[in-house]
Amino acid sequence: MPIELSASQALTLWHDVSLQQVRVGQHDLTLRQISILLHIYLMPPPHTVRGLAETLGVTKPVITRALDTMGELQLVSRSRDDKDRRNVIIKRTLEGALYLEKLGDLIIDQGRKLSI
Amino acid sequence: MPIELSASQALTLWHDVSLQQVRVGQHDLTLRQISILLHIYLMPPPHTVRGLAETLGVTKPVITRALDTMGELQLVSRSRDDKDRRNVIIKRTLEGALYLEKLGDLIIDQGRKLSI
DNA sequence: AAGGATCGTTACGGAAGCGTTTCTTTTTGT
DNA sequence: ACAAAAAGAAACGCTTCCGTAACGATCCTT
Repeated sequence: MPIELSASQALTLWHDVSLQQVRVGQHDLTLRQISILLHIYLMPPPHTVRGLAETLGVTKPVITRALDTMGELQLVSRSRDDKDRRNVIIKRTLEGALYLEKLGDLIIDQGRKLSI
Repeated sequence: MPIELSASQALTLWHDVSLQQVRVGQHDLTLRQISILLHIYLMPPPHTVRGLAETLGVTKPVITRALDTMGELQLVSRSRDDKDRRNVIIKRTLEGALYLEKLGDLIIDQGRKLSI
């Protein structure tokens, strides 16, 4: 069943969640980094640098750098593809799953508070 | 009436909207800038630098810089408060309203596509 | 086996963001 | 009237991101 949002509700939801994200500011990811992270966790694997670059419409170094950053934060991990050792397979981590779980809860909570 | 979202729906919504934002990438605002913009347009005025800094939990120069950037993009405008000329009042613009209207439509569209 | 294509990374110069500190203008309190 | 306080901006050094271009490593084709 689809979610029916009014314009006001849509923007209020975005506002409230963004504000909370800024206020707690635990990791301070950019919009691109969040997109990458969500894509890795929501879309079926395997995920490669090239594939992510195409999906997001950005250059490959952008993906490499984002993975560097999020790798240090333990939100994702990388390993060579044994089938084709040119490829790098991006994998999920426990830390990343927990981070997104918290984000999901935040969105749900803010959505619950919405009234017309 | 509150919006009831499942965890999967919540993250999918965030994913889809973030992805579209990155892909079109017309303005490339940071999460903080988006928060400020939404706050200005959704919360009752007046809005000051100090007030925004407190709301977001950041320092005042962060707000000043964000307003510089978004001012150049015509998304907001600033003017001195005549009542207390130390204050700067942040105002909405047509361009900013259009930008957020598009964002609202995007969220609504993606929400509509969501299924359990 | 060799040349070319593909994949991810690194290097580079530049742009933009950050927090702290300093400064100017304006208001407030005595 | 004058010192202290407050608001916002500017200056500073630092970090991080950006896109382009160049680079090794690996695969594919012949």
